[in-house]
Amino acid sequence: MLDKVEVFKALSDYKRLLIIEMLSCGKLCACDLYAGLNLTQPTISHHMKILQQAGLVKAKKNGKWVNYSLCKEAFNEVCSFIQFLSTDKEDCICKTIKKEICN
Amino acid sequence: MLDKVEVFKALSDYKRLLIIEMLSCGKLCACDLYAGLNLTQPTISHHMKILQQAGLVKAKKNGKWVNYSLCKEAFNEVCSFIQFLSTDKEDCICKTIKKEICN
DNA sequence: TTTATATATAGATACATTTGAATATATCTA
DNA sequence: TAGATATATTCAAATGTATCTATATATAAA
Repeated sequence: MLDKVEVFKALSDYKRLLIIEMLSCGKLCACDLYAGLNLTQPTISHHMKILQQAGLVKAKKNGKWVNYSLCKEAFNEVCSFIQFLSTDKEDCICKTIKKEICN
Repeated sequence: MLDKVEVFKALSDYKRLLIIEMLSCGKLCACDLYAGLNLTQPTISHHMKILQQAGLVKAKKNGKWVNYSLCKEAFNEVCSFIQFLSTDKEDCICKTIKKEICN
């Protein structure tokens, strides 16, 4: 299960959203990402680490290169979580709170 | 249209995720939120401002109180965005990049 | 083995964020 | 009007983040 706070932190940077979009139609290596991002190599490396640790991107070493690709299931999980979070539930914590306030 | 980076920043704090869950089944005023969160009043006020500015929560003043509620449409928009972002598209920027790399 | 290339790590700097204490503002009630 | 209550704002401290330069590591090519 994804750490949702970590995932949203990973998503809350414009450059990382661009990286995700760049990976949305296949694999790319880090050096390919330079083409679309105005960042140095260590900065991209740093962003890729954050995306991997959050579970949004996977890396596969291929000789000298590293191929990055999206974990599609992770994005589905984030979507489900947002819907779950924002939807009324039977056992929602807010019901406990309201009860405490009323008693 | 929501600023997605701002939205993800708003979502990338555990206390704010709790606040959203608390609001998921109706309205609450800030003072109700103290019951479930171990934070001071100014800190909650600060979090509510961030959630509002991101477009996730709306506030309606009711005399001495402020009633906060979720903007359900905003959560749907975030979900759609995540799916769009992580899905292969005809005119994806990664296609332009790959073209540039190959030429 | 030497050199070139792809990526990662360390360290530094600038800036942003979370939080709380103190204070201000707005509204209700006596 | 005076006091009480709900919320917002200001300021400061501690911590976190994005970015760069310099350097290290790993692999491929000559």
